[in-house]
This record gives sequence, C-alpha cells and structure tokens, in this order.
Amino acid sequence: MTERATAYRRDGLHGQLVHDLGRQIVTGELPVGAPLPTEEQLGKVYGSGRSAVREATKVLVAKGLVVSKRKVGTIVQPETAWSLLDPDVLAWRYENDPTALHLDHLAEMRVVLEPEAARLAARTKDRTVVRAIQESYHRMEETLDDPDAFIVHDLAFHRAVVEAGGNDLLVHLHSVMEVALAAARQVHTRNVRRNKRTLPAHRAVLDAIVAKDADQASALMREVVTGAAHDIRRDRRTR
Amino acid sequence: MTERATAYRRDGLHGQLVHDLGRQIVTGELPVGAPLPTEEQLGKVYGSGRSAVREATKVLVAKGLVVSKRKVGTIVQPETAWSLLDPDVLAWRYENDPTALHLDHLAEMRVVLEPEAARLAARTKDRTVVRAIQESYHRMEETLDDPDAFIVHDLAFHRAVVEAGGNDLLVHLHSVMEVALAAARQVHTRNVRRNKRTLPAHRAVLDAIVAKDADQASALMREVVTGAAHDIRRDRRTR
DNA sequence: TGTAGACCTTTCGTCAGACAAAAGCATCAA
DNA sequence: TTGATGCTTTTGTCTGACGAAAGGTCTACA
Repeated sequence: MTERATAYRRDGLHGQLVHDLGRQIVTGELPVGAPLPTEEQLGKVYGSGRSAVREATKVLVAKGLVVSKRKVGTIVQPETAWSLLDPDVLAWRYENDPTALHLDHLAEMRVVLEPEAARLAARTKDRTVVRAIQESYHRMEETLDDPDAFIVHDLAFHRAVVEAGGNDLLVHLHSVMEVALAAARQVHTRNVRRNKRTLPAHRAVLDAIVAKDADQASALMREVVTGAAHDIRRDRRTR
Repeated sequence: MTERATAYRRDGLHGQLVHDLGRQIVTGELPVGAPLPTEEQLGKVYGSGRSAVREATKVLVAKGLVVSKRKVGTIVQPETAWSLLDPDVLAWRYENDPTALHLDHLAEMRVVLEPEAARLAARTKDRTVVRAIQESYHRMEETLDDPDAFIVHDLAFHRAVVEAGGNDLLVHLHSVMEVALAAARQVHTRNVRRNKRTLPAHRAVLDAIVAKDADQASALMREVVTGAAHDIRRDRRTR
C-alpha cells in the first residue's frame, strides 16, 4: 500500500507556527499584501525565539504564501503564487469554510483525473494491481450497510485504480486530492441508498478494466465521478 | 496574464543550500534512507553557520524529501513521500537526466489535464478568456516559420485554454507541469514541419470552444496532446 | 523651490555559543 | 539473557550580536 501525501508535522515549536500562520494566511485573516508581524514580535507573541519563527517563515516561503525582504518584512503573496497543490495549503483551505466554488473545483479535479486514470489502469500488464482494485470492490460490496466502512473502501477503490495506472505524478496528485477531500468532511455523505446506487457503476468500471477495454473504463469512470459531483451539488442545495 | 508556479529563490545562503541538497537527493546522489551530514558538518562544508543549514533543511522537510530526528540525523525519505508536484522537486527531477519513463509520465499528465480543461473552457460564459485563446492561436499562425517563437505561443495557447476553465487547482497544476516541461528541454523540438501539421488541430480545438461544443473540444484536444506524446516517443527512438 | 546625495532606521540574513531534549548505545547488575 | 542506568550524539531552541538591504528623512546645492 502506497502512503498518502504527507502534511508538515505539527510538532515542535516551528511546526505549530507554520500551521498557525499558514491557516491565517489561507483563510484571509492575514490579507494579501499585508506584512506579517516582525520576527521579533512573532517571537514574543508565541513565546519563542527568533530562530523558530524564521524556520517557520522559511517553510511558508517554500509554499509560496509569503516573501521576505529586508526592511520591508514578510509579505503575504497573492493567491496565484500559492502552492495550491501542497497538502498543507489544501488542507488549510478545505477545512476552514471552503466556498461552494472551491468544492466544485475539487469535484472537477476528480473528473479530470480519474477517467484517464481508469484508462491507464485498463492498459496495465501487471495483474496484481488489478487484483487490488477487485479486492477493494468486494469490500465495498460487503460493507454496503456500514456507511463509514464503505467510504474507506470506496476511497481505496479509486486509489487502487490510480495506482494501477503506474504514473508517479498522477498517484501523487490523487493522494493530494484525498487530503483535500478528507479536510472537506461534508463531501462524504453517509447515505446507504446512494451507495447502493453507485455500486453497480463501480462494478462496471472494474469489469472494463479487467477486460482491458480502455475507452469503456474511462467512460464509465467518468459516469461515476460526475455522478459524485452532482450529488455534492444537490446536497448543498437541499441543506 | 497569470503567473507561473514559482520556484524557491536561489539567492541567499540557505537558498543555495536548498537547491544543492535538493538536487542531490532527487537525483539519487544522496540515496534514500541515508542521513545527510550533520548540521555542523554541512555548515563547515558550505562555509555557513548552523542557522542557515537548519533553515534549508526545514524547507526540504516541507517538500517531503527528508525528515529530521534528534540524535538520528536528517534522513532522506523514500520517493513516495516526496512532493512530486512541487515546482522545485519537479525541476530537479526533469533537468537532471529524466528517464524515459519520467518523460512518458509527464506527457501522460498533459493527456489527463488538457482535454478536460478544453471541455471546461467550452462551457465558460466569459468571452474575454476565449479571446485570449484566439489571440494565442493567431500568434501561432503568424510565427509558423520561427520555431522558437512558435513554442512560446503554443504554450500560451494551452495555458489560455486551462485558464478559461476557471478552476484554480487545474490552473496551478498546469503551471507546475510547465515548469517540468521547461526543465526537460528535449520535449520542445523545434520542427517547422511538425508545427504546420499541428496548427489545424489547434484551430479545430479553438473552433469547438468558440462553438461551445464541450465534447468536441475535449476530443479534439485529446488528439493534440496524444499526438505530442507520440512525437516525444518517436524523437527518442530516432536519436 | 526642486532635486540629488548623504545619513539614519528598520527588518531580515547570518553567525556564534550555549543549553535542553530525544534517542541510540554501551555498560553493568540481577 | 534481560533490564535498567548513564553516556553521547544530534537536532531543537534561545540569546545576543553584527551585517546588509531598502525605505525614509534631511541637508546642501543649483
């Protein structure tokens, strides 16, 4: 089993600082163009020394959230400069009141990724990765009445498909999207009826992959993820 | 015009350290599982103090390349932990002898992204972004005999399409891929004949977007990028 | 009055030295 | 053999210091 994209560890003083400042920036509490407090001030506020503050801001610089200049200070960068695909940035965005637009973008990304991933999976010659997909599917069947478990296996199914494609970049991108998905808890609605409806669609994808019918696998996967996107939108309206 | 994904600035002492160490890790000069020299040693080697070294390693930690533990040292992480979609990591990988497999993955990513981006573009209601695509296309026409200029406008065309989709995440992902593409110089072959061949295909994509025919736009864009992927493979064989 | 240049101040960039804390390792005892 | 104890190494953090860049101010001169 491949690992998930990993977030910056929250332990240690500077880890805390990174998350605190990062969240404030991404949520707009610290507005674009504004300077952070000086290193000395931050040190005082957080009861830490300058070194910890500096190590934290260096990480934020690496994520494109700020730039530092002598005498000017460290300035919050415009959103276009942010590393949106960084697991932390994504988590900060999606765990703090993501807008409807942001959720749509997330769903769109799945529509971008997964059909093509299914196509690649159908072309693979490695039978073991296909078996991983099958196993996840069977677990979905078995846990049809246990929504929480179902979600886990549903995610595993999609991940297995992407991994079967054998493309590093794609696998990584997918794992990053999972982080965002997990942060935006609302996306996973526990709904047995809906699960019963989507199960056959997953089955169809699996069969197409096993049959090595790439076009079909892609088209069917497209159905699955666009269906999920519509569900998200519907949930939003009816709430 | 939106900005590109931005790489970590190479200036300053720690900037230099980040790039030096990062490159060594991604190229495998520093093998997975091995410890970096101690902070003290690195400081001596680079003629710097410990603070600069520490700020650099913090950035590498943020990119998932290493982890630090007391007494153990700073250890190179397995590739599955790397932030492959980080502009720096990508550049380090693709500017230092990218393998054939890596280049294929890059091309595949374009096939993943761009057709769906074209579909979204065809659905947009904002006419100005469509005009941006048109302008890029016309520049391509005009510079058909100047391969270097053609590449620039070709890239601008594809970028304009992605931006027309209006999805932050997608735009960012595309800009990151551009970084990799730029790092792997070999990908842009200057070939007037080939450009003459692909121009009508681009035109067809443009027309479909203008006509708001989403399915058609997607299918045609798929042609364009799979064609490019094949060209890359062919170039490799004939060299 | 307007402008160029010298100066002053703020803030990040870096160094040096110190101690704390974790974690491996060796040593010693039961 | 096993388990506890203490030693040592390496990162984590603090403090204090100085350098360098960049904005602001003031003065001298045209």
